[in-house]
Amino acid sequence: MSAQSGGPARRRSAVATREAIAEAARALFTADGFEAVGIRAIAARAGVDAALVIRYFGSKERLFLDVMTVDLPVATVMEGPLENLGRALVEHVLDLSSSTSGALAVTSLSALFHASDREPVRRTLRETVERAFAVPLTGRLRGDDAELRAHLVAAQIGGLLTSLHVVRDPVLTEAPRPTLISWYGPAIQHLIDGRFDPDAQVRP
Amino acid sequence: MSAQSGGPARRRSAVATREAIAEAARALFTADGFEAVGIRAIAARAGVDAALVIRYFGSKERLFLDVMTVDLPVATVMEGPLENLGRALVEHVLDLSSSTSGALAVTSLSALFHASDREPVRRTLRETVERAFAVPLTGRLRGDDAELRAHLVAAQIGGLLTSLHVVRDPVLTEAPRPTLISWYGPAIQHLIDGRFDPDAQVRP
DNA sequence: ACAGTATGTCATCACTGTTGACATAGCGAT
DNA sequence: ATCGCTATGTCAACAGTGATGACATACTGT
Repeated sequence: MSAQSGGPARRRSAVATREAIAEAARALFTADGFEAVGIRAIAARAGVDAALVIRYFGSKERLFLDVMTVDLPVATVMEGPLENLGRALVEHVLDLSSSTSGALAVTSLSALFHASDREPVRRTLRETVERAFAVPLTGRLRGDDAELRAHLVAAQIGGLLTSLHVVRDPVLTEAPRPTLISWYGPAIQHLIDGRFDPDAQVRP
Repeated sequence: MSAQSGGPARRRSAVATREAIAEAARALFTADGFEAVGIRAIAARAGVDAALVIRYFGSKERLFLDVMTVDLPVATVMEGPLENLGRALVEHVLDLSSSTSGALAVTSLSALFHASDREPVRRTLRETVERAFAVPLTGRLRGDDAELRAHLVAAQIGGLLTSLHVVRDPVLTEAPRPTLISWYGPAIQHLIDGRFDPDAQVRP
Protein backbone atom coordinates (compact mmCIF):
# COMPACT_ATOMS: atom_id res chain seq x y z
CA MET A 1 0.00 0.00 0.00
CA SER A 2 3.05 2.20 -0.11
CA ALA A 3 2.69 2.42 -3.86
CA GLN A 4 0.40 5.25 -4.92
CA SER A 5 -1.61 2.64 -6.70
CA GLY A 6 -2.35 3.84 -10.17
CA GLY A 7 -4.76 0.95 -10.16
CA PRO A 8 -4.46 -2.39 -11.90
CA ALA A 9 -4.81 -0.59 -15.19
CA ARG A 10 -5.96 -3.45 -17.33
CA ARG A 11 -5.49 -2.07 -20.77
CA ARG A 12 -7.60 -2.22 -23.81
CA SER A 13 -6.74 -0.47 -27.04
CA ALA A 14 -7.11 3.27 -27.07
CA VAL A 15 -9.70 3.17 -29.82
CA ALA A 16 -11.74 0.61 -27.91
CA THR A 17 -11.90 2.75 -24.76
CA ARG A 18 -12.58 5.81 -26.84
CA GLU A 19 -15.51 4.02 -28.40
CA ALA A 20 -16.67 2.75 -25.02
CA ILE A 21 -16.71 6.30 -23.72
CA ALA A 22 -18.50 7.53 -26.82
CA GLU A 23 -21.10 4.81 -26.52
CA ALA A 24 -21.73 5.54 -22.86
CA ALA A 25 -21.95 9.24 -23.57
CA ARG A 26 -24.38 8.73 -26.43
CA ALA A 27 -26.67 6.63 -24.29
CA LEU A 28 -26.65 8.99 -21.31
CA PHE A 29 -26.85 12.21 -23.31
CA THR A 30 -29.80 11.06 -25.37
CA ALA A 31 -31.52 9.79 -22.26
CA ASP A 32 -31.00 12.75 -19.94
CA GLY A 33 -29.59 15.67 -21.94
CA PHE A 34 -26.34 17.57 -21.81
CA GLU A 35 -26.53 19.30 -18.46
CA ALA A 36 -27.98 16.43 -16.48
CA VAL A 37 -25.18 14.01 -17.35
CA GLY A 38 -21.82 14.29 -15.58
CA ILE A 39 -18.53 13.11 -16.94
CA ARG A 40 -18.16 10.90 -13.89
CA ALA A 41 -21.35 9.08 -14.82
CA ILE A 42 -20.12 8.63 -18.36
CA ALA A 43 -16.75 7.43 -17.09
CA ALA A 44 -18.37 4.98 -14.70
CA ARG A 45 -20.53 3.52 -17.44
CA ALA A 46 -17.49 3.16 -19.67
CA GLY A 47 -15.53 1.59 -16.81
CA VAL A 48 -12.93 4.30 -16.75
CA ASP A 49 -11.73 7.28 -14.77
CA ALA A 50 -13.35 10.64 -15.35
CA ALA A 51 -10.06 12.27 -16.24
CA LEU A 52 -9.68 9.94 -19.17
CA VAL A 53 -12.92 11.17 -20.67
CA ILE A 54 -11.52 14.68 -20.75
CA ARG A 55 -8.19 13.43 -22.07
CA TYR A 56 -9.78 11.67 -24.98
CA PHE A 57 -12.35 14.28 -25.91
CA GLY A 58 -10.96 17.55 -24.61
CA SER A 59 -14.07 18.68 -22.80
CA LYS A 60 -17.58 17.56 -22.03
CA GLU A 61 -18.92 19.89 -24.70
CA ARG A 62 -16.64 18.50 -27.41
CA LEU A 63 -17.60 14.99 -26.37
CA PHE A 64 -21.24 15.96 -26.72
CA LEU A 65 -20.64 17.36 -30.18
CA ASP A 66 -18.56 14.40 -31.31
CA VAL A 67 -21.19 11.97 -30.20
CA MET A 68 -24.53 13.62 -30.86
CA THR A 69 -25.05 13.68 -34.59
CA VAL A 70 -28.69 13.33 -35.46
CA ASP A 71 -29.89 11.48 -38.50
CA LEU A 72 -33.51 12.33 -39.03
CA PRO A 73 -34.53 9.28 -41.07
CA VAL A 74 -36.47 11.28 -43.64
CA ALA A 75 -34.42 10.53 -46.73
CA THR A 76 -36.83 8.06 -48.31
CA VAL A 77 -39.82 10.30 -47.63
CA MET A 78 -38.07 13.25 -49.21
CA GLU A 79 -37.64 11.30 -52.42
CA GLY A 80 -41.34 10.55 -52.70
CA PRO A 81 -43.73 12.29 -55.08
CA LEU A 82 -43.75 16.06 -54.66
CA GLU A 83 -47.48 16.49 -54.96
CA ASN A 84 -48.08 14.63 -51.70
CA LEU A 85 -44.90 15.47 -49.83
CA GLY A 86 -46.53 17.75 -47.28
CA ARG A 87 -48.83 15.08 -45.95
CA ALA A 88 -46.18 12.40 -46.23
CA LEU A 89 -43.75 14.46 -44.18
CA VAL A 90 -46.27 15.06 -41.41
CA GLU A 91 -47.21 11.39 -41.35
CA HIS A 92 -43.58 10.48 -41.10
CA VAL A 93 -42.91 12.95 -38.30
CA LEU A 94 -45.87 11.61 -36.36
CA ASP A 95 -44.56 8.08 -36.80
CA LEU A 96 -41.06 8.88 -35.61
CA SER A 97 -41.77 8.00 -32.00
CA SER A 98 -42.88 4.49 -32.84
CA SER A 99 -39.73 3.36 -34.63
CA THR A 100 -36.62 2.82 -32.55
CA SER A 101 -34.38 4.80 -34.87
CA GLY A 102 -36.96 7.55 -35.07
CA ALA A 103 -37.42 7.77 -31.32
CA LEU A 104 -33.67 7.96 -30.89
CA ALA A 105 -33.50 10.73 -33.46
CA VAL A 106 -36.18 12.64 -31.59
CA THR A 107 -34.50 12.37 -28.22
CA SER A 108 -31.12 13.27 -29.68
CA LEU A 109 -32.67 16.25 -31.39
CA SER A 110 -34.25 17.34 -28.13
CA ALA A 111 -30.93 17.07 -26.36
CA LEU A 112 -29.27 19.15 -29.06
CA PHE A 113 -32.06 21.65 -28.88
CA HIS A 114 -31.74 22.11 -25.16
CA ALA A 115 -27.99 22.60 -25.47
CA SER A 116 -28.28 25.03 -28.36
CA ASP A 117 -27.27 28.06 -26.40
CA ARG A 118 -23.74 27.11 -27.45
CA GLU A 119 -22.73 28.11 -30.94
CA PRO A 120 -21.16 24.74 -31.90
CA VAL A 121 -24.43 23.04 -31.05
CA ARG A 122 -26.30 25.49 -33.24
CA ARG A 123 -23.89 24.57 -36.01
CA THR A 124 -24.79 20.90 -35.62
CA LEU A 125 -28.48 21.76 -35.78
CA ARG A 126 -27.98 23.83 -38.92
CA GLU A 127 -26.09 20.98 -40.53
CA THR A 128 -28.94 18.65 -39.68
CA VAL A 129 -31.43 20.98 -41.33
CA GLU A 130 -29.17 21.26 -44.33
CA ARG A 131 -28.67 17.52 -44.69
CA ALA A 132 -32.22 16.43 -44.00
CA PHE A 133 -34.17 19.16 -45.80
CA ALA A 134 -32.23 21.68 -47.83
CA VAL A 135 -30.07 19.27 -49.81
CA PRO A 136 -32.73 16.75 -50.83
CA LEU A 137 -35.46 19.34 -51.37
CA THR A 138 -33.94 22.46 -52.89
CA GLY A 139 -33.11 20.86 -56.21
CA ARG A 140 -36.55 19.35 -56.61
CA LEU A 141 -38.63 22.45 -55.98
CA ARG A 142 -40.05 24.26 -59.03
CA GLY A 143 -40.44 28.00 -59.02
CA ASP A 144 -38.69 30.86 -57.25
CA ASP A 145 -36.79 30.84 -54.00
CA ALA A 146 -36.34 27.06 -53.90
CA GLU A 147 -33.69 27.15 -51.20
CA LEU A 148 -35.63 29.52 -48.99
CA ARG A 149 -38.76 27.41 -49.33
CA ALA A 150 -36.86 24.25 -48.42
CA HIS A 151 -35.62 25.93 -45.26
CA LEU A 152 -39.11 27.16 -44.47
CA VAL A 153 -40.38 23.60 -44.78
CA ALA A 154 -37.66 22.68 -42.29
CA ALA A 155 -38.93 25.45 -40.01
CA GLN A 156 -42.46 24.06 -40.21
CA ILE A 157 -41.31 20.53 -39.44
CA GLY A 158 -39.15 21.90 -36.66
CA GLY A 159 -42.15 23.73 -35.25
CA LEU A 160 -44.18 20.57 -35.28
CA LEU A 161 -41.39 18.54 -33.70
CA THR A 162 -40.74 21.01 -30.92
CA SER A 163 -44.44 21.47 -30.22
CA LEU A 164 -44.84 17.72 -29.96
CA HIS A 165 -41.67 16.70 -28.15
CA VAL A 166 -40.22 19.76 -26.46
CA VAL A 167 -43.18 21.85 -25.42
CA ARG A 168 -45.45 18.78 -25.51
CA ASP A 169 -48.59 20.70 -26.34
CA PRO A 170 -51.40 18.30 -25.37
CA VAL A 171 -53.71 19.69 -28.04
CA LEU A 172 -51.24 18.35 -30.60
CA THR A 173 -50.08 15.19 -28.87
CA GLU A 174 -53.66 14.08 -28.31
CA ALA A 175 -55.12 15.19 -31.60
CA PRO A 176 -56.33 12.41 -33.93
CA ARG A 177 -53.56 11.52 -36.32
CA PRO A 178 -55.57 11.94 -39.55
CA THR A 179 -56.90 15.33 -38.49
CA LEU A 180 -53.44 16.61 -37.74
CA ILE A 181 -52.15 15.34 -41.07
CA SER A 182 -55.02 16.84 -43.00
CA TRP A 183 -54.41 20.27 -41.57
CA TYR A 184 -50.66 20.59 -41.27
CA GLY A 185 -49.83 18.62 -44.41
CA PRO A 186 -51.45 21.08 -46.81
CA ALA A 187 -49.85 24.01 -44.98
CA ILE A 188 -46.48 22.52 -45.77
CA GLN A 189 -47.57 21.54 -49.24
CA HIS A 190 -48.18 25.19 -49.93
CA LEU A 191 -44.46 25.88 -49.77
CA ILE A 192 -43.65 22.81 -51.84
CA ASP A 193 -46.10 23.64 -54.59
CA GLY A 194 -44.99 27.23 -54.72
CA ARG A 195 -48.41 28.57 -55.53
CA PHE A 196 -48.80 32.25 -55.10
CA ASP A 197 -51.45 33.35 -52.72
CA PRO A 198 -54.11 35.41 -54.52
CA ASP A 199 -54.01 37.88 -51.66
CA ALA A 200 -50.27 38.28 -51.85
CA GLN A 201 -49.45 41.86 -52.63
CA VAL A 202 -45.76 42.09 -53.29
CA ARG A 203 -43.55 39.58 -55.06
CA PRO A 204 -40.16 41.12 -55.66
CA MET B 1 -13.08 42.05 14.90
CA SER B 2 -14.08 39.73 17.66
CA ALA B 3 -17.65 39.79 16.42
CA GLN B 4 -18.29 37.27 13.69
CA SER B 5 -19.37 40.21 11.60
CA GLY B 6 -22.71 39.42 10.16
CA GLY B 7 -21.99 42.53 8.14
CA PRO B 8 -23.47 45.96 8.66
CA ALA B 9 -26.76 44.55 7.47
CA ARG B 10 -28.35 47.70 6.20
CA ARG B 11 -31.95 46.65 5.89
CA ARG B 12 -34.50 47.37 3.30
CA SER B 13 -37.98 45.98 3.29
CA ALA B 14 -38.29 42.33 2.42
CA VAL B 15 -40.42 43.05 -0.63
CA ALA B 16 -37.87 45.55 -1.89
CA THR B 17 -35.06 43.03 -1.61
CA ARG B 18 -37.18 40.37 -3.20
CA GLU B 19 -37.89 42.66 -6.11
CA ALA B 20 -34.23 43.60 -6.40
CA ILE B 21 -33.32 39.94 -6.64
CA ALA B 22 -36.08 39.29 -9.16
CA GLU B 23 -34.95 42.21 -11.28
CA ALA B 24 -31.34 41.10 -11.25
CA ALA B 25 -32.35 37.55 -12.10
CA ARG B 26 -34.57 38.68 -14.96
CA ALA B 27 -31.78 40.70 -16.48
CA LEU B 28 -29.14 38.01 -16.20
CA PHE B 29 -31.37 35.09 -17.21
CA THR B 30 -32.64 36.81 -20.32
CA ALA B 31 -29.12 37.84 -21.22
CA ASP B 32 -27.29 34.58 -20.64
CA GLY B 33 -29.82 31.80 -20.05
CA PHE B 34 -30.58 29.58 -17.10
CA GLU B 35 -27.46 27.45 -16.85
CA ALA B 36 -24.94 30.19 -17.52
CA VAL B 37 -26.13 32.39 -14.67
CA GLY B 38 -25.06 31.58 -11.13
CA ILE B 39 -26.87 32.38 -7.92
CA ARG B 40 -23.87 34.30 -6.72
CA ALA B 41 -23.94 36.52 -9.78
CA ILE B 42 -27.60 37.29 -9.22
CA ALA B 43 -26.97 37.95 -5.56
CA ALA B 44 -24.05 40.25 -6.33
CA ARG B 45 -26.11 42.26 -8.80
CA ALA B 46 -28.89 42.59 -6.22
CA GLY B 47 -26.36 43.59 -3.53
CA VAL B 48 -27.13 40.62 -1.36
CA ASP B 49 -25.75 37.30 -0.20
CA ALA B 50 -26.33 34.20 -2.32
CA ALA B 51 -28.05 32.38 0.51
CA LEU B 52 -30.73 35.04 0.62
CA VAL B 53 -31.65 34.35 -2.98
CA ILE B 54 -32.40 30.76 -2.07
CA ARG B 55 -34.23 31.79 1.06
CA TYR B 56 -36.56 34.07 -0.85
CA PHE B 57 -37.18 31.89 -3.88
CA GLY B 58 -36.53 28.34 -2.68
CA SER B 59 -34.25 27.33 -5.50
CA LYS B 60 -32.64 28.67 -8.64
CA GLU B 61 -35.22 26.88 -10.76
CA ARG B 62 -38.17 28.36 -8.88
CA LEU B 63 -36.58 31.79 -9.17
CA PHE B 64 -36.27 31.25 -12.90
CA LEU B 65 -39.91 30.25 -13.17
CA ASP B 66 -41.13 33.10 -10.99
CA VAL B 67 -39.24 35.62 -13.02
CA MET B 68 -39.37 34.44 -16.61
CA THR B 69 -42.87 34.94 -17.87
CA VAL B 70 -42.90 35.79 -21.54
CA ASP B 71 -45.38 38.14 -23.07
CA LEU B 72 -45.21 37.77 -26.81
CA PRO B 73 -46.63 41.15 -27.80
CA VAL B 74 -48.93 39.74 -30.47
CA ALA B 75 -52.30 40.67 -29.02
CA THR B 76 -53.03 43.57 -31.35
CA VAL B 77 -51.98 41.59 -34.40
CA MET B 78 -54.20 38.70 -33.41
CA GLU B 79 -57.19 41.01 -33.38
CA GLY B 80 -56.57 42.16 -36.93
CA PRO B 81 -58.56 41.02 -39.98
CA LEU B 82 -58.55 37.26 -40.39
CA GLU B 83 -58.06 37.28 -44.14
CA ASN B 84 -54.59 38.75 -43.81
CA LEU B 85 -53.55 37.34 -40.46
CA GLY B 86 -50.95 34.93 -41.83
CA ARG B 87 -48.88 37.62 -43.44
CA ALA B 88 -49.45 40.03 -40.57
CA LEU B 89 -48.20 37.46 -38.06
CA VAL B 90 -45.03 36.77 -40.03
CA GLU B 91 -44.38 40.49 -40.44
CA HIS B 92 -44.83 40.96 -36.75
CA VAL B 93 -42.52 38.08 -35.86
CA LEU B 94 -39.85 39.47 -38.15
CA ASP B 95 -40.18 42.86 -36.50
CA LEU B 96 -39.88 41.54 -32.97
CA SER B 97 -36.13 42.01 -32.81
CA SER B 98 -36.33 45.70 -33.59
CA SER B 99 -38.61 46.71 -30.75
CA THR B 100 -37.22 46.62 -27.26
CA SER B 101 -40.16 44.75 -25.80
CA GLY B 102 -40.08 42.31 -28.73
CA ALA B 103 -36.38 41.66 -28.43
CA LEU B 104 -36.80 41.01 -24.73
CA ALA B 105 -39.62 38.60 -25.47
CA VAL B 106 -37.43 36.77 -27.96
CA THR B 107 -34.49 36.40 -25.60
CA SER B 108 -36.74 35.35 -22.75
CA LEU B 109 -38.38 32.81 -24.98
CA SER B 110 -35.00 31.46 -26.02
CA ALA B 111 -33.96 31.13 -22.40
CA LEU B 112 -37.16 29.22 -21.67
CA PHE B 113 -36.61 26.96 -24.64
CA HIS B 114 -33.12 26.10 -23.56
CA ALA B 115 -34.31 25.26 -20.07
CA SER B 116 -37.32 23.29 -21.27
CA ASP B 117 -35.96 19.93 -20.28
CA ARG B 118 -37.65 20.64 -16.93
CA GLU B 119 -41.35 20.02 -16.77
CA PRO B 120 -42.27 23.28 -15.01
CA VAL B 121 -40.55 25.20 -17.79
CA ARG B 122 -42.56 23.27 -20.36
CA ARG B 123 -45.65 24.29 -18.47
CA THR B 124 -44.69 27.93 -18.77
CA LEU B 125 -44.16 27.50 -22.50
CA ARG B 126 -47.52 25.84 -22.91
CA GLU B 127 -49.19 28.67 -21.02
CA THR B 128 -47.49 31.15 -23.32
CA VAL B 129 -48.81 29.33 -26.37
CA GLU B 130 -52.25 29.24 -24.84
CA ARG B 131 -52.30 32.91 -23.93
CA ALA B 132 -50.74 34.24 -27.10
CA PHE B 133 -52.36 32.00 -29.70
CA ALA B 134 -55.03 29.59 -28.57
CA VAL B 135 -57.14 32.02 -26.57
CA PRO B 136 -57.30 34.91 -29.02
CA LEU B 137 -57.50 32.72 -32.12
CA THR B 138 -59.65 29.69 -31.37
CA GLY B 139 -62.87 31.63 -31.04
CA ARG B 140 -62.34 33.52 -34.26
CA LEU B 141 -61.61 30.60 -36.55
CA ARG B 142 -64.46 29.37 -38.79
CA GLY B 143 -64.76 25.72 -39.66
CA ASP B 144 -63.75 22.49 -37.99
CA ASP B 145 -60.98 21.88 -35.46
CA ALA B 146 -60.59 25.53 -34.53
CA GLU B 147 -58.56 24.81 -31.42
CA LEU B 148 -56.24 22.39 -33.16
CA ARG B 149 -55.67 24.84 -35.99
CA ALA B 150 -54.86 27.63 -33.54
CA HIS B 151 -52.25 25.43 -31.90
CA LEU B 152 -50.85 24.49 -35.29
CA VAL B 153 -50.49 28.17 -36.11
CA ALA B 154 -48.57 28.46 -32.87
CA ALA B 155 -46.38 25.56 -34.00
CA GLN B 156 -45.66 27.33 -37.27
CA ILE B 157 -44.80 30.58 -35.55
CA GLY B 158 -42.70 28.64 -33.07
CA GLY B 159 -40.87 26.97 -35.92
CA LEU B 160 -40.13 30.31 -37.50
CA LEU B 161 -39.00 31.80 -34.19
CA THR B 162 -36.69 28.95 -33.32
CA SER B 163 -35.26 28.78 -36.83
CA LEU B 164 -34.52 32.48 -36.67
CA HIS B 165 -33.34 32.92 -33.10
CA VAL B 166 -32.34 29.54 -31.73
CA VAL B 167 -30.92 27.63 -34.68
CA ARG B 168 -30.17 30.90 -36.49
CA ASP B 169 -30.52 29.47 -39.95
CA PRO B 170 -28.71 31.99 -42.16
CA VAL B 171 -30.94 31.23 -45.13
CA LEU B 172 -33.81 32.62 -43.09
CA THR B 173 -32.05 35.39 -41.19
CA GLU B 174 -30.61 36.78 -44.40
CA ALA B 175 -33.61 36.27 -46.64
CA PRO B 176 -35.30 39.45 -47.90
CA ARG B 177 -38.13 40.35 -45.60
CA PRO B 178 -40.88 40.58 -48.24
CA THR B 179 -39.92 37.25 -49.77
CA LEU B 180 -40.09 35.52 -46.43
CA ILE B 181 -43.46 37.09 -45.68
CA SER B 182 -44.87 36.16 -49.07
CA TRP B 183 -43.99 32.52 -48.64
CA TYR B 184 -44.53 31.77 -44.98
CA GLY B 185 -47.54 34.04 -44.57
CA PRO B 186 -49.80 32.09 -46.94
CA ALA B 187 -48.67 28.80 -45.41
CA ILE B 188 -50.02 30.02 -42.07
CA GLN B 189 -53.05 31.56 -43.74
CA HIS B 190 -53.97 28.11 -44.95
CA LEU B 191 -54.70 27.02 -41.40
CA ILE B 192 -56.55 30.22 -40.62
CA ASP B 193 -58.78 30.03 -43.68
CA GLY B 194 -59.53 26.39 -43.09
CA ARG B 195 -59.65 25.54 -46.77
CA PHE B 196 -59.53 21.89 -47.57
CA ASP B 197 -56.74 20.76 -49.78
CA PRO B 198 -58.10 19.25 -53.01
CA ASP B 199 -55.61 16.40 -52.66
CA ALA B 200 -56.68 15.66 -49.13
CA GLN B 201 -57.96 12.13 -48.93
CA VAL B 202 -59.50 11.64 -45.52
CA ARG B 203 -61.45 14.15 -43.48
CA PRO B 204 -62.99 12.40 -40.50
C1' DA C 1 16.48 -7.03 -19.84
C1' DC C 2 15.82 -2.45 -20.60
C1' DA C 3 13.90 2.04 -22.42
C1' DG C 4 10.19 4.42 -24.16
C1' DT C 5 5.63 5.13 -24.92
C1' DA C 6 0.72 4.23 -24.46
C1' DT C 7 -2.80 3.88 -21.32
C1' DG C 8 -4.87 4.96 -17.05
C1' DT C 9 -5.57 6.73 -12.16
C1' DC C 10 -5.32 10.03 -8.30
C1' DA C 11 -5.40 14.25 -5.90
C1' DT C 12 -6.67 18.59 -6.42
C1' DC C 13 -8.59 23.12 -8.05
C1' DA C 14 -12.12 26.55 -8.61
C1' DC C 15 -16.73 26.66 -8.98
C1' DT C 16 -21.88 25.44 -8.33
C1' DG C 17 -26.58 25.21 -5.73
C1' DT C 18 -28.08 24.56 -1.22
C1' DT C 19 -28.28 24.33 3.97
C1' DG C 20 -28.01 25.50 8.84
C1' DA C 21 -25.89 28.20 12.33
C1' DC C 22 -25.27 32.58 13.50
C1' DA C 23 -25.57 37.92 13.73
C1' DT C 24 -27.70 42.26 13.70
C1' DA C 25 -31.54 45.83 12.92
C1' DG C 26 -35.73 47.56 13.95
C1' DC C 27 -39.88 47.75 16.48
C1' DG C 28 -43.53 47.05 20.12
C1' DA C 29 -44.23 46.59 25.03
C1' DT C 30 -43.11 47.79 29.41
C1' DA D 1 -34.83 53.82 28.08
C1' DT D 2 -34.42 48.95 27.88
C1' DC D 3 -35.85 44.48 27.10
C1' DG D 4 -37.33 40.82 23.88
C1' DC D 5 -38.96 39.26 19.54
C1' DT D 6 -39.00 38.87 14.89
C1' DA D 7 -37.43 40.22 10.37
C1' DT D 8 -33.55 40.56 7.65
C1' DG D 9 -29.15 39.21 6.40
C1' DT D 10 -24.35 37.05 6.37
C1' DC D 11 -21.03 33.26 6.83
C1' DA D 12 -19.04 28.79 6.58
C1' DA D 13 -19.62 24.53 4.94
C1' DC D 14 -21.16 20.47 2.03
C1' DA D 15 -21.52 17.53 -1.81
C1' DG D 16 -21.36 17.93 -6.41
C1' DT D 17 -19.35 19.69 -11.10
C1' DG D 18 -15.72 20.07 -15.14
C1' DA D 19 -11.06 20.29 -15.67
C1' DT D 20 -5.73 19.88 -14.85
C1' DG D 21 -1.24 18.04 -13.90
C1' DA D 22 1.51 14.73 -11.53
C1' DC D 23 2.04 10.22 -11.18
C1' DA D 24 1.75 4.97 -11.98
C1' DT D 25 1.49 0.95 -14.61
C1' DA D 26 1.18 -2.06 -18.85
C1' DC D 27 2.82 -2.99 -23.20
C1' DT D 28 6.12 -2.85 -27.30
C1' DG D 29 10.36 -2.71 -29.81
C1' DT D 30 15.08 -3.41 -29.49
